[in-house]
Order: sequence, then structure tokens, then C-alpha cells
Amino acid sequence: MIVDDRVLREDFVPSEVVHRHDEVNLLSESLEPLLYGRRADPAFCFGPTGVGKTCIARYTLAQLREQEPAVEVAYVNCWQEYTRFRVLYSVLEAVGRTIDIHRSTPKDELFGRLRETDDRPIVVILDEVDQLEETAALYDLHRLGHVSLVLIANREEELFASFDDRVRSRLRAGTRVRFDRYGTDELTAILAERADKALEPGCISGEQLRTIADAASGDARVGIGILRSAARRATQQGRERVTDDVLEAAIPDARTAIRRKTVEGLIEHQRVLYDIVADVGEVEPGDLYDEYERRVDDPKTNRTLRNYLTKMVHYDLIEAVGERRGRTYRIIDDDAVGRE
DNA sequence: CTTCCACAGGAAGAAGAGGAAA
DNA sequence: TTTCCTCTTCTTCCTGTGGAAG
Repeated sequence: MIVDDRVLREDFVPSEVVHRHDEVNLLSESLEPLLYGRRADPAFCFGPTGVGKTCIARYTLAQLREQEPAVEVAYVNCWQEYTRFRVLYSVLEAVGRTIDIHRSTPKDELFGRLRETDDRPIVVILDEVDQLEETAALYDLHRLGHVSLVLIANREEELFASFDDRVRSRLRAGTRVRFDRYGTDELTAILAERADKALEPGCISGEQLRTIADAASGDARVGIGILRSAARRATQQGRERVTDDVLEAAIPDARTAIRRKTVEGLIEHQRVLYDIVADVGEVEPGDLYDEYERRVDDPKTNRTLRNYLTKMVHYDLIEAVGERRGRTYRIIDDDAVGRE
């Protein structure tokens, strides 16, 4: 039933975009200087999750490279690469200059190395850039004359609030590309496009695609996840096509699958914390720490737990309600996911 | 109103890891 | 091998805030 599995993966970049032509045009316009051997001003993509920011950025740069193959593109996801070192390293890796660089190479040397690679222009896409903990990396990259930046984040105000003054003033100029949530029709069209490429003809109906689009409430990532999971389930059960009950079962899958993946990425102590919050549902910090110490042999300190918790809040695994005294942590309820 | 308490989160540095150089 | 270097992670210490208790 599944003809081409790659099309349903998260990092798939389609060769045609559906419903985002204005955004593509705006972004490629801002990158135009690169065609004339000049550097482009920083470009920003803002919008909630699952609206195609990453996809459009990659797509636009793929297009650019067709016109100007000398341009190197480095894609860095700041969820994983959140230190100055890791960002610089990822960029070097993307342009193939990481030979003889190891984890204790001084950051300044990484920067120096990057400065030497100015024979070709580099476009650095920093995805989820609001997760970056050391904005010095932005400052570094901006200082390099052959590096153009494409920054992807949820909200402009929050992003700029996290910058220090030096970075903020430098990045104030630049193109903003804003992405709105997909409507059900748009998302249905996107899903139809993917289903067409990924699945055998006729194994999912337009009505079913619409159901998926509806359940995903504007989030293409979730929508595609549901489609993928429905197709897999149907295949496992040896069906010719996606039936309505298979689809029904696949809908909750997609969101929990994303969460499960994140939980698996947690280290042991973080998972204990997560489990406690999951067990209790809602818990006050003091009780949480006590319970944690009860469950673990060799407990980390309080301060470390607080770091873990903020990280987990960032990951959208748990939610912190209230500030300071009287704050509680709780599991995010699925109904609340999807609104911003 | 003042003092106390619970909590968040910044800063600095100690500990540990692992590769390079000697 | 040992020593050195720098990274990351965790801890220690500390400040600020706002509700509760006195």
C-alpha cells in the first residue's frame, strides 16, 4: 500500500509546494543578493508549529541552489544544537570541514575555521532558534561576511526578547516571513498531495483526508503523522485501503507518537520526574522533589531538577502553571495542544 | 507592615570525559 | 603512558519575587 515511505517522513521536502507561494516568493526575494555574489540580510520565518516554516525554508534554498550551486546550505536544529560550540560545529559539518575537530576543540578555533571557509557563500538555517541558549553563536555567524542567516522561530517578540542587545540590534533589519495556520481545505490539499505520492492510488478517500486535516487542527506535521500511521496500520492488517476504523485509531497515535519520541530522549532522572508528574497529574514543586528523592537511589540536587523541569516545559512534555510560589507542574492535556 | 518562606533561575566553578600532545 | 586542554553537566551559592505568617 505504501509506495514511497519517505514522502510521509517529517523531514521530507516536496518538489512542489502547495499553498505557500507568497511565503516562498518573499523568502527567495530576500535571498536574491546571493545570486549576485552578495550576502543576504537575515531572513526570519515566524509562525506556530506545523505550518511549513522548516519545509519552506529548505525548499526555497533547494531552489536557490539550483540557480546558484556554489551556495552551501547548513541546516541546524537548535533543539539539539543549543550551545555556541554545537552550532558552529554543525555548520562546519554541513560544509564538510570537521575533519580533526573533536569535542574539546576550542570554540574560537571552530570560529576561525569557519572564517577560513569563505571561498563559497553559506546560508545557515537555524531552526527553532528560540531554543538557542547561547546567542553568541548568532553574533559569530553574523560577523562572518560570507554567511547569510535564515532564522526560524514561533514568535518574533519572544525571540528578540531572548537576544542580548548586541545581537538584537544587528538582526533588527531583515525580512520577516509570517506563516499562518493552515485551514482545513489547505491542509486537505497538502495531505492529498502527499498521499498521492506516497500511497497506491485509491487507498484513501478525500473524505478521510478531510477528517485527518480536521483532527490535525492546522498542524501539517500532525496531519502527515496521522496519514502515515493510518497507512501503516492498514498495511499491517493486510487491508487494501484505509478503513474508517483504522483511521479512527490512528488519530490519537500521531500526537502521542511525537510525545513518546521526546520522552525517550530524556535521561533517566528526567524521566523519573516526568513519570511522577504523569502519575499524579498535577503536583507542587516541593512534593515533586520529595517524591523524586524517594524513587531514586542517587538523587540530583534541587537546582538540577529545576533545570530538568524547565527543559521539559520547553519540550512541551509538561506544563508549569503559575509563577513562583504556588506554581504547579502538570501533564499537558491533548485538547490544549494545537492552540497557541 | 515586617519578616519569613518557597520557589525560579543566574553565575561561577568543580567534576568528569575524552582526544591531543608530549 | 601521563599530562594538558576544553567541552559539558551538575552543584554551590546567591538574588529576586510574591504570598503567608506574625
